[in-house]
Amino acid sequence: MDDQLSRVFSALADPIRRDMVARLAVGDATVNELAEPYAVTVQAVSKHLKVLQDAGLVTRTREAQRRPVHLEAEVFDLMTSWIERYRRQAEERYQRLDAVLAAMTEQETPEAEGEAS
Amino acid sequence: MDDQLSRVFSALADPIRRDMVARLAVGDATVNELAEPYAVTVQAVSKHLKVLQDAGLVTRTREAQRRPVHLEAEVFDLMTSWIERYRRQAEERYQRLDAVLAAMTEQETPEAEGEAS
DNA sequence: GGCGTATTCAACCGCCAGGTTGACAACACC
DNA sequence: GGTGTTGTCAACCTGGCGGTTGAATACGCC
Repeated sequence: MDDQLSRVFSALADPIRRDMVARLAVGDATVNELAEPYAVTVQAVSKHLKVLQDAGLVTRTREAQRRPVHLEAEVFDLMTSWIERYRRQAEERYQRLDAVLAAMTEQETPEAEGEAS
Repeated sequence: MDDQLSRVFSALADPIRRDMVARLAVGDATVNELAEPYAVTVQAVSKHLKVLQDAGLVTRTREAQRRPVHLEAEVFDLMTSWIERYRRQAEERYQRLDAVLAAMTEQETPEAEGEAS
């Protein structure tokens, strides 16, 4: 668990943290505000925020003794680019496979089982 | 960790599993083929595949004694839709905030600190 | 300075995830 | 039928995660 992508995915694997992100998308909030709806202690929420912060999903700005949490949207691009790459790749492969299958049924070549490259 | 979204994020949090997905995007593979590049036992890879399968990311098709693993691209949409929702929401908020700030500097109204709705 | 509030740090606990080894099932091949 | 290959199941170990409680820090307020 060292690269950022792992940290981001791991951070969003927890429902509470995902819910926090959802609420932070509406507006910044403090730790106590974020902790209020959940049946956990403030310390636990503070730990969750540390995880989100290490993943680069949120930033904190010291403002008197309050430390409002702010959502950083750029990190999402890291995930979407990873996801899109392999999804597109897989979809292209399906199209290629469909083409191969179509060619097979067309000219009836039963020995063509493994496609090259 | 009961909903599918959590399972998908959790599954992709592991670098080995992410790498497996990347390789399966190129083409289907068997357990032994997938295990070969890593310094782990085949049993561990089998467990990884179970995680990916429970997340709905891959499917298995029995074919003689081989059980090729097949990548399912649709589940990616589950993530991207979640991500896009909150990213868009956050970005819209920034634009609103920018507008508010611009209005504030324009007419110098220092008491306008919390925006409504 | 003293008090209250907001937040984090430290130590601890239970549990699950990821790894191992060993045994077993299923199937092709000779 | 015996053997080799492919894959899973079961039991076990270890580390880290999410939770707790208790104390400490930092700051505004009076």
